Amino acid sequence: MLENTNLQKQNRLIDEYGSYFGSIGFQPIAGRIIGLLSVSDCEELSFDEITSRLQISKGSASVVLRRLVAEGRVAVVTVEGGRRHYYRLNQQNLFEVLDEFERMCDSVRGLLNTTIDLKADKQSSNAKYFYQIINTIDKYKTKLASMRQAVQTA
Amino acid sequence: MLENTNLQKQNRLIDEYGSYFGSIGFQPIAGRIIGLLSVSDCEELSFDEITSRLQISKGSASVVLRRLVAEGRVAVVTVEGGRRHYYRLNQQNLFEVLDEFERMCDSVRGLLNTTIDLKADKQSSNAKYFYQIINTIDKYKTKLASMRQAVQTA
DNA sequence: TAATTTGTTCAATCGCGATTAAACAAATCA
DNA sequence: TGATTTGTTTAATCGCGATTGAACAAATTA
Repeated sequence: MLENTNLQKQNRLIDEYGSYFGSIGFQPIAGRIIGLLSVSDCEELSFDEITSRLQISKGSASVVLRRLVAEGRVAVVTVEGGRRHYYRLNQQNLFEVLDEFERMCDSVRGLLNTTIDLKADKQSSNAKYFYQIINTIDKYKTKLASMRQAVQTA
Repeated sequence: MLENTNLQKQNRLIDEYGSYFGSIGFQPIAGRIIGLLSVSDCEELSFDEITSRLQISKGSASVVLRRLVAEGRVAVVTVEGGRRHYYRLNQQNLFEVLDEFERMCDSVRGLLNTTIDLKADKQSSNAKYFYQIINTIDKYKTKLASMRQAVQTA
C-alpha cells in the first residue's frame, strides 16, 4: 500500500528536485538539498538536520553546501553565540532559467558559426540550414531582451 | 607546436559538439556523430566512414545511430543496389532549442507548484518567492508563443 | 557453395563523477 | 585541562552509463 503522509510527499518531491537539478548538471545531492530547503516548512535548517533528513554523509553535505553557498544559491546563517551553522534558500534572480536559455542559444550559435567557417562550400545544404538557425536564434535574442524588460517592469 | 590543419580544426569542433550534446543529456558519441555530419564537407557518410573517422567501435556506432535515426536527427540513405547505409543530418525543426526551453520552464513550474501545495504556510517567505517565479514563467510562456509565430511568419 | 562485406547484439569492461568513511581540526563546554 | 560537538578534508569506494570486443546474422559476391 502506498502511504501518502505529508513527510513522504515531501521526500518524493525532494527526489524530484534531485532529478531535475541532476539533469541540468548538478550533483543529485545538491538538488536534493535545494529541494529540502524549498520544501521544508522550516526555512532555516542546520547542517545536522540536513544530513539526517536526507540520509547523506557529512562529507557530501559539507562539500555540496560549500559549493551552493559559493554560487549564491544558499545562504549561511550563523546564529548569535552558537557554533552551529544554519542554511536557507537564497531568493535570487528570477531570470535564472532565462539566463540558462540564453547560454544554450549562445553555445549553439557558436558551434554553428564555426561549422560554417570550416565549410568548403558555404552554399551547401547544411550550411544554408545552419545560417537559418543562426538567424532564428538572433531574432529570439533580440526579442528576449525586450521581453525581459517588459516582464521586469510589469 | 599546435597544428591547425583543416582536419584538426574539424576534429576539435567535432569534440565541441560532443561536449555540448553531452551537457544536454546525449552520449558524447551521439554528439560527435552529429558534429561529424554537420562539419563534414561530404554530407552523406557511410557507417564505415563514421566509425573510422571518429575512431569508435562498430557497436557504439550501431546503437547510437539507431537512436539518432529513431529521434529523427539523422536520416538513413540506402543507395540503390548497395548494401551499405549512408547517414546524413536531418534538417528538422528550427525551434528545437525553444522547445527544450519550454520543457525546462514546465519542469520548474511543476516543482514549484507542488512545493507550494505541500507548504503548511502558503504565506511563508519561500512560498511567496515561488509564486513570483511561477508568475514570471507564465508571462514568458505567453510571450514566447506569440514570438514563435512572429519569427515563423517573418 | 564458400568467402566477404556490412552491420547487430550483448556480455564484459572502462571511466569517472558522486558518495562515503574515517581521520582530523576547531570551537565550545564542564 | 579533557571531553564533546560541529564541521572539514581526502583517500578509497561505489554506481552507473558509455564504450568496447567478439560472436553472430544477413546480405552479397565469386
